[in-house]
Amino acid sequence: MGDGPKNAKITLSFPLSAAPLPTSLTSPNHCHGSSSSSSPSPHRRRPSSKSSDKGSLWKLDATMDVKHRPFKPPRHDSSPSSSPSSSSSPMTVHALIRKDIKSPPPLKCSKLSSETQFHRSPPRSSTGPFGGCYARDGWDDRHRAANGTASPSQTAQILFSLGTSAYQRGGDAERREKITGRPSGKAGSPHGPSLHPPTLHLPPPLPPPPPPPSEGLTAPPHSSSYSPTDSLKPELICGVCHRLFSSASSLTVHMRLHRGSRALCCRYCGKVFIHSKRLQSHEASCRVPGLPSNTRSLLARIQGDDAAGTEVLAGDENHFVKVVDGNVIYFCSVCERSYMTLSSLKRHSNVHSWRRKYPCHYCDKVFALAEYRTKHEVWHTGERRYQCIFCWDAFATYYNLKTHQKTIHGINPSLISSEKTANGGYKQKANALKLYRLLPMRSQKRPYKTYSDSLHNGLLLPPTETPPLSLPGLGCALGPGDLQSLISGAHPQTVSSSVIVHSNQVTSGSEKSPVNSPSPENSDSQTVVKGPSRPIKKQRDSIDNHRKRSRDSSDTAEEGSRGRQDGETGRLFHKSRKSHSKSDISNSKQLSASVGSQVKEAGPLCQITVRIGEEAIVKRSISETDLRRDKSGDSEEEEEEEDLEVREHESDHDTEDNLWRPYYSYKPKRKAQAHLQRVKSWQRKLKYKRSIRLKRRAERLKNLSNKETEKSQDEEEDATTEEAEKLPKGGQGGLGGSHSSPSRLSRRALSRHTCPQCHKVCKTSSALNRHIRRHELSSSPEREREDKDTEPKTAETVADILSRDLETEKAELPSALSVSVISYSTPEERQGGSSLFLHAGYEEPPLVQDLRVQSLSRSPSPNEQEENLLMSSYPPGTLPFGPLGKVMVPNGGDLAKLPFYPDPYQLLYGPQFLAYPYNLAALPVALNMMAPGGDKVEPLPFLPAIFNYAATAGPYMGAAPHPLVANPSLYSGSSGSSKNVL
DNA sequence: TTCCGTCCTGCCAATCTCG
DNA sequence: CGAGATTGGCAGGACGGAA
Repeated sequence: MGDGPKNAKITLSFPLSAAPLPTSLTSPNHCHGSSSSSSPSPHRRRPSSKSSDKGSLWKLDATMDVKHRPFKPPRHDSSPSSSPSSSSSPMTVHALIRKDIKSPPPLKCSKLSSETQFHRSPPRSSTGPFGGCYARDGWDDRHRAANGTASPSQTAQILFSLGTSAYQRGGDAERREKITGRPSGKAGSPHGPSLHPPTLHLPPPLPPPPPPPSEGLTAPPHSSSYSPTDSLKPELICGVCHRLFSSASSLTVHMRLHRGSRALCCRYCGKVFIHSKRLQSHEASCRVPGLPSNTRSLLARIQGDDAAGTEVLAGDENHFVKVVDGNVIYFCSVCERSYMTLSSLKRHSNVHSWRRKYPCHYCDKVFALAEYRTKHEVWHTGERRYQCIFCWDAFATYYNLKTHQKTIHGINPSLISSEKTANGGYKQKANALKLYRLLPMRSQKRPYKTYSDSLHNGLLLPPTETPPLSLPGLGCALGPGDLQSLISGAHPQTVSSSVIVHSNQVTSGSEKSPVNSPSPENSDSQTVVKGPSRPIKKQRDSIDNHRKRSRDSSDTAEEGSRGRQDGETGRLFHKSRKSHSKSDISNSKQLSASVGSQVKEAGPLCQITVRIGEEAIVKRSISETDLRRDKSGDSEEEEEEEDLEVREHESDHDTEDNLWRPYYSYKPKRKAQAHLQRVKSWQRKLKYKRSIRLKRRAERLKNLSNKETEKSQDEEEDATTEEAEKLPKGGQGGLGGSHSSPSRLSRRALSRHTCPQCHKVCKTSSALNRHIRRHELSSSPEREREDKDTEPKTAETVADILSRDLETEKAELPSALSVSVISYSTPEERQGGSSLFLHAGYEEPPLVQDLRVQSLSRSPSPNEQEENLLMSSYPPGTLPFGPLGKVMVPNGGDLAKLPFYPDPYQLLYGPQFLAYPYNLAALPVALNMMAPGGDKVEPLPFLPAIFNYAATAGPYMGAAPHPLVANPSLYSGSSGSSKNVL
């Protein structure tokens, strides 16, 4: 356990003298009153320094100290605040003090505090019209309000307002109270959120407790010790020795005396002293058993702020719990972030502790969160899981999908996007409609680590005993010190980066060789992971499972190194990739095998036939597995079957895998020109391979009957080729063993671009410009108004689009996309053809049991044809499958779990046209979510209100099934009036 | 300006541990 | 066996670096 981040706090305390006090500090107006304008969400949103004094030094300081992003461990390096020489903090301190004394902590001024201290807390947005609307029930109620009867716009407003007001205004005391635990009655008290000491110090590393800011300056303004200053100009008090000065300059000079002196920090609360005796006496009285030092200090500060209405519960060394009005808030003891859930906090805590490390299996990055790695690895695998339901194109990231749908299909995903919670989390909209499919992960899901696992493999060692970090790429164990140096942007003592990059990997492949000779630790860990030392599992944890887990790309560094081991000596990145790719394929085989076995049992949910003109007809079976949440239990049979398939995974890749393999595109990422040159030789090799592959494909086109077999071959080839193709980008470092990121890291900015407002340092001018723009936006008084206007505009847009499309539709009908989706809840239904389907075609009626995508407006590209051919290999037959009806139950149904293919509502009327370009407004009708005829359009029970068809509460608000559903005869088989046909 | 990788956090499901 | 803990995936926006 290293020394805490002493210097961080010290730095913040003393630099004060480095700069003259901002004149604004003395101005009573440096901050808005609590009742003044709302402030932007402190979280995520650009801190909106909307106050009139936005340009004030004091504010500048505030922003200097805290970036808009409250906590960015990995970027400490670039953060001015992390710089030991930072002089911003002191000013901040003064500002806070002054604010503390002069006025209630106005939100605007509390940016510092809100971000540093409780920024995580729910409230993140600026004060909205709903300022006190949550008072009654707290967050849950807020969410309910947002999800429940509130209209979309209301919801948006609510959401927007959720985060804005907290901490920010005295008028929002109630909300603030919930968040910060401060009693509302103290809105005007000096104990504003901004007063929290956290604003004065950086996230201390691990224990020992971070030295809080210097005694005076850093002491919580609310603390009694500070009361004497009420009548004094706070900025004229030395925070270290409490001496008073008649002028700021005098104080500045005085502070220099403290500079350089090594502050003494209380081991328990982090309080800083300049006299050792004082420290000793303080520590003697400070130590209180039961709570971790960090926690204690935090508690002291927080409780000091407003003990009333809050109850602090004991936590552990990593966190403490605070109950505010019945709402439990978890605080990280290190960085003081607040979390609504313990799991979130614990997940976050690893950023500090690096108790676990998640190395990328393809490069040498190590992540603090498994998810980071997972997302990162997608880059390596090229897996595309986000599939557009309109064109079936798959994308690697949600962002890409969204962009695609916006640009190609004219859909604004924001209309259907899920809601973000005030605390930055995600909460699915009750009526959310997914316009995409999330395909199952190609690689098998990683097994949950057992506690024992972690202990055994040495990854759970506490930071203090941080074992030499096994750096897969380095092939050697690094000591803590090395680790620090490797943590990108990490403050040497805070170790809060959430990603570690082994920059030295980038240089050359030869350096990577060590990878191949795994460190002893790696070996050990590997052994551990694979087997014997693993704790005894339940019986059901059969050897098969063990094997499976061992195979699985693991979460541990060992496993990562193992993956690289595959790549073995001197192997270049692409080889490593290839190796992985193989394992990946194996994994996919496993999965597909398992899927296949499921399909064998249950059969596909439905089949899809994609017809592109007359040139290609592709059929695809959609398994229920990726649509349903509750998969069938793991029967022994399944396990055995899976095991068998696993054993044969190297040779059986065809039949089972075919079911879903085509979902994934192995298109390589675009290569940079330079990279292309680099891999010229590689391309030459590829050329040859490609020619062969093309020949084979051509043959396949002629011989569809053999496509099953050939597809597997193609897959293999693709895998190989694509790996190579990806090499340029992923393998640029690949030659050195890393992907592009390392290369990015290796490029050091030639110059630094510092934000004049917050002193943030950006590496590029564009980044700086963007950053500054955020400042401007956030400071613009129009910002909020604009934000508020967004929702109505959106609604208008939908309406406009709808009307416009209605006009254009007639002329463009031929280009309509014909889509029919038919799903069955039961085999009987399948027989009968009951279904929900979307049919926007104009041709023959959709084939029952098929989904057809007919686009006559364009011919498929060769690649599409190829893909389609692959898909066409899917078994055409209909197979049994389980019911999904439960998902669709209007009453009590969980809309959040609504699959893309909603339940097999009966087809109440005929296929609907979905005009191209598709528009969201038309979708409900096309999806049969809307009653096509009648005087007024009514949504079917599951129609999300977001389409503006129904301003009333959605069907899932406890309403009875829609009449159309209850009594389909109402429509008497009408195919829908032209009125509603788009 | 755009693309892309990373970060973040509420929510949830799957899994594991423990009594 | 069930309750609670742990783990990790997902959503979707924020952000910054690089092209």
